[in-house]
Amino acid sequence: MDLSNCSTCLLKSKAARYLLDEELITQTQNCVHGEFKKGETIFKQNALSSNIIYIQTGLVKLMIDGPHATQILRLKKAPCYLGIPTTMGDKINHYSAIALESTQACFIDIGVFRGLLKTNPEFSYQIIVKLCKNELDQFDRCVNLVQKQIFGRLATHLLYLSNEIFNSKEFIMPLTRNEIAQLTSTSRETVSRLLNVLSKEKIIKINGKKVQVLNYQMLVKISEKG
DNA sequence: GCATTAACCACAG
DNA sequence: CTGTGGTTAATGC
Repeated sequence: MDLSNCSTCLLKSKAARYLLDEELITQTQNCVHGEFKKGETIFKQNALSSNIIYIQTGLVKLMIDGPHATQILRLKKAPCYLGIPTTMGDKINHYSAIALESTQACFIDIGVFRGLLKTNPEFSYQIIVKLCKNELDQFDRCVNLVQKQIFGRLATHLLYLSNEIFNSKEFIMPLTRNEIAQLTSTSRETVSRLLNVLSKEKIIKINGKKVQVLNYQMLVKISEKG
């Protein structure tokens, strides 16, 4: 499959399915396809950005270097757009994007993307809906981080990985302990300890990178009670 | 006071 | 990169 031709790409975004043939051709002509290995940076905080990035396959972390520590803002799973807020909202990126696994991405020229938003209402509408959903997610994440204690925060994120990212009670943890800490806003040591506690309580099972949710109800309870 | 929570440090696999 | 133990500070009965 040719991933650099928008017209024939089978991994088109929901929004892009509303694009007309000639619009897809224009997009293809102003789009660069690239592949990123685990750990490679897709775009960087504080750098000038002139592209919207569409992720076809893979998993990405968005992170921001804060005044006190590095925060993982959220994970993003393909298919999705990256960098619409940071490219449209400012000249300079407010956060970085780094691949957590092998990732295929398309860099769409911002001028072309703007043009599509203006000429194709259905495309724009789909993009807005997506942006709104993202904002709601971020609000939820914000409250989760600010108001819950660490067990609650950790449980919520384990459920997020299980439900939203992998759709399975069993998955390979794509993050290091330190990255889990950056995601849940705590220390690496605390993550280690808490995962051990959850494991001893038979709520989850950990085998190296493999995580298995054993007592889903309990995990939900912990996540809710905080 | 005393208990709990969680960060920080150091050190060892 | 991880796990553990000791220490310490903040907060809440």
